[in-house]
Amino acid sequence: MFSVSARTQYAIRAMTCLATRRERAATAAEIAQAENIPAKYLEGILSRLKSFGLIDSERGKNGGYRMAKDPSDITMLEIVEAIDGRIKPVTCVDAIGACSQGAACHPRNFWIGLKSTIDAYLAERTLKDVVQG
Amino acid sequence: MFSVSARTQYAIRAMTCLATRRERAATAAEIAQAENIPAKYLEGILSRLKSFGLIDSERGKNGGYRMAKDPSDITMLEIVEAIDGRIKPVTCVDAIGACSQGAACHPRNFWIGLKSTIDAYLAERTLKDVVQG
DNA sequence: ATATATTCCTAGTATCCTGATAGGAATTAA
DNA sequence: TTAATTCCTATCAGGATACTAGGAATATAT
Repeated sequence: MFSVSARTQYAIRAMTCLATRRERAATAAEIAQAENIPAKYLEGILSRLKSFGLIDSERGKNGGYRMAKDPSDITMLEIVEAIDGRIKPVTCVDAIGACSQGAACHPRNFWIGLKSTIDAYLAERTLKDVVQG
Repeated sequence: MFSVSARTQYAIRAMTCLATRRERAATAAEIAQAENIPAKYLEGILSRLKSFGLIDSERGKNGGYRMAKDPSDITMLEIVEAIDGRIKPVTCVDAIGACSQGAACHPRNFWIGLKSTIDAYLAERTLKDVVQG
């Protein structure tokens, strides 16, 4: 229950890997080897992280990826949302009536509360916290 | 991300349905119709809830299901765990080294903290709270 | 007794999602 | 020009999920 996708776990590992290198760039292949991630699969994940402004990249020879911000300025919520989208236990968290039960959905506030709780936890920790264990 | 299975949502709806009837028994078919759940599918869910001691059942004519406890004595964690098992963001929450990273898994404490946060939220709310919205 | 209503049990199945691979195009540095 | 890299698109296998089917066991009512 509530298991985290491999994609997101890969993303976090990749970010921790980059965080320990600071300014030096790392190639996808290097990260893949260091963190035990399928290389080609990782490319797609890094591209996603880049489109959310969490990392930068340079193409061509001597290219690679590097952090776009300080690890203490990247929350875990940002990483998670970049990869798997917003936390959404049920479809009706965003709009009332957006589930089969319409406006008579009793558990809605319960789920909204859960979402807020999870969001808060993730937003309170930064990549720096996770790197340090 | 972190979406709740239809099974668990059905289970919660079924429980709220039974909670409003108190002692009167309801058949699976009645619950299914009232809560907009596929009848045959619901049977399996109710059987699961029963095996966890959350509801009682009687077979045969005039049989059906009823609450086994007061709704204020049933936490949402119990319902969720009955249907989809324990909250487990990653495999290594239970045992160190139980993931591909072995003992060098930096995010482990982060995930353990998340699990505790979710568990606490779910354990603090009862079925009664959810019925009341 | 018999018919009827119910839970309970076991299989099967279509569809979607996830994790992954393949092949190359675009770009950059040496 | 070559080599190394990111970037883009397509494809695919396996498993999970949400369901369906069919009936066996059980209890009540008539």
